Amino acid sequence: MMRSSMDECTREVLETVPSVMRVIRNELRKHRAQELSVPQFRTLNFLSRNKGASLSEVAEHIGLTLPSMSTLVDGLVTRNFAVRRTHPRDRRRVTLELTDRGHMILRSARDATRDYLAQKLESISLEDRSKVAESMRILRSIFAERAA
Amino acid sequence: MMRSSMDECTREVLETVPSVMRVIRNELRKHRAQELSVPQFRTLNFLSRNKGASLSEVAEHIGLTLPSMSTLVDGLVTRNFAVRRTHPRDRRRVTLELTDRGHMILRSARDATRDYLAQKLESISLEDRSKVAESMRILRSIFAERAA
DNA sequence: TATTGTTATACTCTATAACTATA
DNA sequence: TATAGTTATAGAGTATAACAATA
Repeated sequence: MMRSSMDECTREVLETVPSVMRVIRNELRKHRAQELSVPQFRTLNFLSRNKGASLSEVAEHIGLTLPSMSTLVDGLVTRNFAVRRTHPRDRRRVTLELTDRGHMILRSARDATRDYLAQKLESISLEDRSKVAESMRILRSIFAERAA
Repeated sequence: MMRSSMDECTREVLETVPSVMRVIRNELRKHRAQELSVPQFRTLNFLSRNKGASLSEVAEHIGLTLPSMSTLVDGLVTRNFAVRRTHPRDRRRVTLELTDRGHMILRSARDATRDYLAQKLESISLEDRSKVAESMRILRSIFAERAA
């Protein structure tokens, strides 16, 4: 009984998450103007809410290794979406911050993707939407990224 | 009111799905014995339930282009997880089928990943689990892959 | 001609290993 | 020595374009 509800849930998650993920990725990619990969998008998003975060902090939250995140950030800095600064007290650390342009790009990528998702979600009931939103919160509480 | 429930839902989906996706991918990768990428895993899964599917059918379901799927399948065939056959009536078509080894690999990858997910899901209530499972079904009904 | 699939090629993302700079 | 980050290098995954075979 417990067992079967568990199996059902894992099966559904394994089936659905990759599928939705691909849709999100493709949608983001369509709006080529922004030129953002999903992890870049998430990084901008994180930085917009965590101004001055260090590279390690971002890497941990997004779930990338430090070298990978360093490279990813390169791409953001090169295109002037973010700036690297040296931490005032610990000169080993890098603090990251969005530029105005970064904020704009984030907003437009987010809007485009949200619009698309919102359009998809319009076909389900209000009740189902709140169910989905709640389930997302539940999942996030379990799968929140920790140190790799 | 409608609007805000929509925004909340899209925000949650955009935040959560990539995060859970990364956990799944990393988990699958940990069990290196299987050497399966997420799309390969999904492909084996699809073929186990759709014996004799054509390359196009699989590509459409997984959400890859035909060339990409062709390459992916190469990897499965080379390692003897699947076989390519020619369709008896239309020699342009390829029909795909798992080998015994493919079934075994799929089962062991699935078990390992399921066990991991199941362990994670143990920390939430039975009620929450069924909520999550239902939400997955709802999302799948909206995001089911169609022709690219 | 239209359809199904493959091959050629290139690019993005990511990891591990080795390194630099600061603490 | 330990920590924060970067650079070098390599491999996986995917796309687009060009091609081959069959209908």
